[in-house]
Order: sequence, then C-alpha cells, then structure tokens
Amino acid sequence: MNERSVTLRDVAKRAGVHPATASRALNEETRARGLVNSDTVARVMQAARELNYSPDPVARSLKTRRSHTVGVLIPDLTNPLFPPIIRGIEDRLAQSGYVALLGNTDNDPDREKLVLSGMRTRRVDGLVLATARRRYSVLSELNMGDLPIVLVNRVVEDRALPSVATDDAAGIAMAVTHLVSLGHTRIAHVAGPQELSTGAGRLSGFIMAMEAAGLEVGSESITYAENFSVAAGTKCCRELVAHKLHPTAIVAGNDMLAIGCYQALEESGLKCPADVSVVGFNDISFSSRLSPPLTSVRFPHYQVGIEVAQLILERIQAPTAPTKVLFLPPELVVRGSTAKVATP
Amino acid sequence: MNERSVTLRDVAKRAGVHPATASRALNEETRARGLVNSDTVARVMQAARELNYSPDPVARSLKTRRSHTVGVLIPDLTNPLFPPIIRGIEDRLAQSGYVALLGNTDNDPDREKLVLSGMRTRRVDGLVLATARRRYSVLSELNMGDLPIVLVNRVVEDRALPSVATDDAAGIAMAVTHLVSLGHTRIAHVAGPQELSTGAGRLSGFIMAMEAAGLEVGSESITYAENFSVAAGTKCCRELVAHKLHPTAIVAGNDMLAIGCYQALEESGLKCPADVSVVGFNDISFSSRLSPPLTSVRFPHYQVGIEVAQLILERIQAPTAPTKVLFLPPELVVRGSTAKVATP
DNA sequence: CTGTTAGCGCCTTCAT
DNA sequence: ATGAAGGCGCTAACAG
Repeated sequence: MNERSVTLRDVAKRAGVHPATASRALNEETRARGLVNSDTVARVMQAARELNYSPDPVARSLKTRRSHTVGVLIPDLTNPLFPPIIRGIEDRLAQSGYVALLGNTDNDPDREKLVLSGMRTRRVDGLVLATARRRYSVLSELNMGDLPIVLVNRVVEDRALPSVATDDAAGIAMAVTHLVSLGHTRIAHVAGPQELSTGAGRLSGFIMAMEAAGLEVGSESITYAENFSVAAGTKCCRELVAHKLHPTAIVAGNDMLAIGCYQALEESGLKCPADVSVVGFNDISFSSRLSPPLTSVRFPHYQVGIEVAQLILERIQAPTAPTKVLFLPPELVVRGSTAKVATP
Repeated sequence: MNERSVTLRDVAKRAGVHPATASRALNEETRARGLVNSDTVARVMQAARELNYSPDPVARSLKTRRSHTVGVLIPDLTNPLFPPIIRGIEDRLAQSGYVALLGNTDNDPDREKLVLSGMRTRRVDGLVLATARRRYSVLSELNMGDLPIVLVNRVVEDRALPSVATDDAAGIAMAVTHLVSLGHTRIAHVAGPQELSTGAGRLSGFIMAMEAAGLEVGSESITYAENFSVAAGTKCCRELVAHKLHPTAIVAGNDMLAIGCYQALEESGLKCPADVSVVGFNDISFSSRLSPPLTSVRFPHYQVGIEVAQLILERIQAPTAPTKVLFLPPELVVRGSTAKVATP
C-alpha cells in the first residue's frame, strides 16, 4: 500500500464530500471558525484516519506560500557553542510543525550571501542569524528586508532587529569582580573581533567594570583577536605575557580564546592559575573537564535556542509586531582556572 | 522589486517564447539532449539572468516529487561526535543542491517514529540514520522501505543497508596493542550498549585483540554501559575498580565512557595514567584538552559525513544500485591518559 | 454550510 | 524545435 498516493481527494471521496470541504474540515483554522458542519468534520476526519492521510506540505506550500521552514545561519556547527542553541531552536520549531534549515558560513561574507540566497530560494518563512556583524549590510544587499529575522547571540548597531542574547557587559563584570575579589589588579582582556557585537560588548563591559573597580585599563592590557578561535587566543596571550604589564589575570572574550591562553601560558612556562588566572565566556560543554577546569561566564544556551525559535515564530505570525530584544542573564561558574593572586 | 514574483512565465515572455520552451531551455537534462535550439537557449538564459530568476523549488517538487531534501536522524546534536559529521553531510549535500533536515531522537524509539514520519510527510528524498540499532524494525514498521537509506557509524545485523563507518574492531585492536606494548596485562573494557553495532563491534574487537595478545578475558574484565554517556561510564568504572581484577588499563567503548572513567578513578583516589591508563574511541574535539589528554581511536568524522552524503545522493539517483558498505580506517592518537604499567 | 472554479509555478505529454 | 494543454495536491474566492 503506497501511502504517498493518499490524497485529499481520496479522503473527500470516501467521506462523500467535495475536496474543498474536506480541506476545510481538516484545517484547524477554518474548522474552528465554524465554517463547516461538525457532522461532516467527523466524517472527514474519520475517513482521513482510515486512509492514514497526511497532507502534502509541498502542495500546501505552493498554495499558501509558506514553507514552514526557518533558515538558521551559523558560522560553524563544529563550534561547541552552537549545538545546544540549535537543539533548542529545533525543538521549539518542531512543536509548531516547523523545521530548521542549517547553513554554515564560516564567517565568510561570500558564503553568507550564497547560503542566504539559497534560503530565499527555498522560500524559508524566516531567518535566524548567529552571524550578524554590528553593521550588517548583507540583508539589504540581498533584498531580504521583508523576511522575518531574529538574531541570536548578536545585536546590530541600531538594535533594529529582534534578538536573543545574554548581557555581555554584565557577564564580563561578574568575571572582573570575581578576579578583583581574589586580589587581582593587573587584569588583561583578550578582546574578540570588534565588528561582532559580542566582541565589542564584552570589551566595553571590561573597561566599565575595571573602572568601577578603580583599576586602570592601559592600552597594554588589551589585545584584539582576529576571530574567536584558539589560535587567535594564543597569539593574543603571547603578546600579553611578553609585555611589561605582567598581568596576573586574563579575561578572555570567549572560551576558545581562553583555551588559546592556556596554550600560550604553557609555552611561556607560566602556570594557570598559580601565575595567571583565566576566565572564559560561554561555558561550552567539557570546559569543566579542561586542565585546569575553566572558570567561565555561562548563559543558558538551550534556552536561548528556545526563545529564539519562539520569537521567530511570533514574527512569522505577526511580521509587524514590535521588535523584541531579549537578554538572558549570565552567571559566573567558578572553577580551577582562577585563584588568589600570588603574594609577591 | 520583489523577486519572489519572478516566474518562469516572466522569463519566457521576455525571451519571447512559450513557458514550456523556457523550461526546457533552463533544464540541464532537456537542454543537453538537444531538445531545444541553442539560439533560444541563449536568449532564455539571458532573460533569466537579467530578471534574476530562480526556479521555485516548491512548485518543482510538486511536479517532480523530489524535495531535494535529506532527513538526518541523530541521537543528539549536542554529542560532540556529530557536529563534524553533520558538517560533512551538509557541505556535500549543498554541492548538489540538497539540504539536510536534522532530527534529534534522544535514542527514544517513540521520538524516532515521530521524527521519521515527520520526515516522510515532508517528502524527504532520502534518509541518513545515525540511530540504527542492530535489529532495526522501525523502518519497516513505518513502511519506509522504499526510501533510500544510508547508515552512519552503524551497521545492521544483516548488512542489508548501505553504510559508512569506521572499522570498530581494528580501532580497538590498536588500543589493545598499544596498551600491551606499554606492559599492561590486566586490561578491562567498558562496553557500550550491545544493541548498537558500535557497542557490539568494539566489544568483540576487544575480545579478539586480547586473545591475539594471549591475554585472558574474564567476565570480570568487562562491564556493560547502558548508553554512551559520561554517567554510564562512571558507573561501569566504579564496578571495575571495586572488583578483584584491579585492571591497570581500561579500554572504553567511546570517549564519553572514557570521561566517565576519569571521574570514577578520581573518586577512588586512583591516578590516570599513573595507576590506570584509559583509552577512548572517537577522539571528539577537545579530548586533547582534557585532563589528562585522552588517548583515543580517531576516525575522520568530517570525511565520514562527506561519504555518507555522497552515498545517499547516489542512492537517490539509482535506488537499486548495489548496497555499498564503506569503512574508513581508524588511527590511534596517543596522549597523556596512557602510560607504562607501574612496576609493582 | 457546501460545491464550483480557479490557480499557486512548474514540467511533461502530445501535437504541430 | 516549439506551442498548447493538463495536472501535481492543495486552498481561497465566490456562488449557491
């Protein structure tokens, strides 16, 4: 019995009604609006069940211009930050009969355009972007302004786009406060790329928190990573330890950079945390298993995914609804990579 | 200019031909068969380019009954084994204009059925399963026998399904040989779930390798994990160290179980590798950053993804082609979790 | 409340 | 080699 051939027509025939009526009977919306006799509804549903009917989403999409599909752009699935977020997104979308179409861009604007236009071609109903830069022209270039969009873990400069993220500045402040409470005063920052809101927000959060603690932030206490990678972190940390400041603690823009710091410290024969404390951001899985276990700013990744999906679904329903910008609170997870400053 | 409205008709009109002709001109197949004047082809392609036309995949699917979509079932995206495989799958699929629809099943047969029928409803052209058990009835139950299917990292009992995996037995043999060369004789195995081919294959590989090395495998040197999780590994390892065998080395069914062993060893005050060496399987990312860095059997995850995608695409093209079963070679990555046996 | 009609955008006979 | 016609399965507009 080939089920792919069970069509609405078959159901209608079996129920003794016109296909259109069957459609209305099976469609939540029209049924609820009382557009069809509850008697017929029963008969149609019965027939549908008997035939094991399931509507063809392709045909439906063609008519309704809705694909029940959301494009999700990320830099790289392999970055452990993303899987839990994606999981959240997919779980929430599934609840509403939607699916996610993943696209990896590797932070390459060309790939980005390629993937985006692919998504438009596939008629996605909405877009979730974890790839937005602070000034983000790609969307307008590709003429995708009309598509519902939500950002994850990013905000754009004018906050004109709905987004779900954590409060970067607050998170970094927790890290700084923690280090200060351990007696550190020479605290450095490995800043992420400044064209990303996370990079910029964490840097300015760092500066503010330092000032609030009455500590100076010289130019030699900040290095800029090209990207959020282990290699970049290593490079930055090398500069930091080579410099005259001799920081006793480093706040890294994220966990990757922090791991990079581990490596640079090892190279220079410095012990973490005995000589230098390190704090990361994101609390990716297994950071508790690193050596030493990484102190990091955590935010609820899976929940972020859920919220993002929720938001994009709302926007798909009501594209002109006000632009929500949602911040989920970070928390500091203290582990073995931070310790009291060594008394000199 | 709203591009979603550029239709084949528009292109045809601009080129001064009938839509059908335009269709033939733009379609690889028909064009190659010389069914259309090369002159008209040029005109049509020109027009298409000018209008920035891209065919509506939905409409096309309705007609051709091809969704250009592949369902990919995995237990949990959050397991670090999968992201690189998925990345490989998506990259290869994208090359051929296909996309992956991810489904997380959490190893729950009910969820599995749910996700699978969702995929069928969405008219996926093929299925990639990382969730297959050795005896896998779900497919026939759901009447999906007609759909092209490829397994990843799994084989089924009768090898009736095409698959891409690594040679589990060979990998484990490498681990055992390595430990033997370090002087270990009391080697234990934390076996994965036996209903999974990886669990079973690695166990039998372990037994064979031990016998080949002239070592005994008593029942007390093997424990069975309920699933491939850290918690299960801890539980198993606890049994192992409590027992009279006092193994000096443990071969874990995968990295998760190995990490679980780390934890149990810590609890009992045993040092790894000084007291007990541990070997994992999969070499998930960051295993080099664990404490101690994990010795593990690696296989090329990304490449596996590529091959899987390749295979499913082939099957979609030619569903009756012979059933390929592809094994990619494993290699042993030696790190800090294995050391010479302590001389008693 | 239900049936009729029409068409979403494309492809594929069947003629010409 | 091209045009005409029909239909994939569904739903929306309009009658009745």
